[in-house]
Amino acid sequence: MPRPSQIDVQRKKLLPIVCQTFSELGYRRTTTAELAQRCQVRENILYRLWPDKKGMFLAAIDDVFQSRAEKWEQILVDLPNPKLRVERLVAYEAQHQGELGFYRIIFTALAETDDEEMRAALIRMYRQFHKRVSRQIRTDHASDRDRLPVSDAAWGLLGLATISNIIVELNLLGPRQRKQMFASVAQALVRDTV
Amino acid sequence: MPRPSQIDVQRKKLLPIVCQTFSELGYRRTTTAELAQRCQVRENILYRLWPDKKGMFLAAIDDVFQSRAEKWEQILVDLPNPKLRVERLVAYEAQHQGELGFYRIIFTALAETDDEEMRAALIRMYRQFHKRVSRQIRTDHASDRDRLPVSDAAWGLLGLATISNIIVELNLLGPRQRKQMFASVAQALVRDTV
DNA sequence: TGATAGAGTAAGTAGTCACTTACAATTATC
DNA sequence: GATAATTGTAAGTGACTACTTACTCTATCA
Repeated sequence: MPRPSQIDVQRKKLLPIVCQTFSELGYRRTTTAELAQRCQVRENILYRLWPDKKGMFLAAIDDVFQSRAEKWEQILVDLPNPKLRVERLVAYEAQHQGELGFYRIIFTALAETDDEEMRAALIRMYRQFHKRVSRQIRTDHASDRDRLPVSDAAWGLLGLATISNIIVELNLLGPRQRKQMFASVAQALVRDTV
Repeated sequence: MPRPSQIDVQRKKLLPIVCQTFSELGYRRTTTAELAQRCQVRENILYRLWPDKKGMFLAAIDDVFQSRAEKWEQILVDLPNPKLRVERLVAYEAQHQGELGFYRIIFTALAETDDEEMRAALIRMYRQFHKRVSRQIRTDHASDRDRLPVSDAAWGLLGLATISNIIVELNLLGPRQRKQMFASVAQALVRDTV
């Protein structure tokens, strides 16, 4: 038996480049030729790693939550005080909103929800985000009895993050205004009392 | 001078069909051939009304706010009591969220914001929505001194509407849960006191 | 009524791009 | 070192589709 397959390794190696490309160019303008060039391989190599272009895109969707969650862990690792944790994450998001361009992957996918696999990937992603955000609110505001159920507040925060990405992208508000908006809306959603 | 041009008339006549098609199929899967067929004309006729496919799509974006705003006026026309107005709109949106599929046009456009015309059309649209929502909150809660600035609350509501559309599309919550979530988050954003 | 331009028909075309195929080179196992 | 699979190279292809062209028909107004 000759040569063990390196497919998984290479998939993992190229995924960030694939992600980055889809984030920058969106789905339509990302050609398989462009992907191959950026990955410094030939096109058919990509087709050995994923069944088709859509497969590459699905892999990118699955990576969105993954990489964001890792970032969050990094931020919280040396922050034991629960009181500050949500605020810290909110501040981080307000600051770095849209920096990685991942929202573009999501918007593209959202315009293609007729496709069952797209839908499934999106559902996975949103569920993960919602669960993660809910957990954070719950553990850090454990003693408070919120008027707004934690789960609803979490959806509200996801909505806030979405519109905030849009605001950045379209320059609808200046950075300062946007951060302030983000903070005050987030507070309105998470606080039980002012 | 023979035959006055009917171009504007026809543009107006076909726009709803164009909108509907982009909403159903998204940008990629909407071919000019499909558009022509649904409009019951030949392709080149469409190209006399708009310069290219993108032009048709831009027209669709511009129509999104327009038709939504008309709907809102319709709802409010026989509702003089300010106290009920915002609540009524919120209830309407919670109920009919995503029904027209317009969100798909917006998501598609959001994935193509490198294009200056796309950006411009989106900016116009969001500005209009924000202005409209702010006005509604302000007039109907005139006497309240909100902790959350009206403008921020309006952005929050746009975010809520966005995530709510996503939730419908992906079936992330059942209808009842989603409506309840919508209501309580909206309330948290608009109320000054519980 | 006839000149003029708009409205409609039908076919075509050029370019793009996802995906394939055929083949050569490499490398881990026996 | 023979085997057999994996990895890499290079070229091609077929389908799709945005957009065009060349033409005929029709309605208006002087």
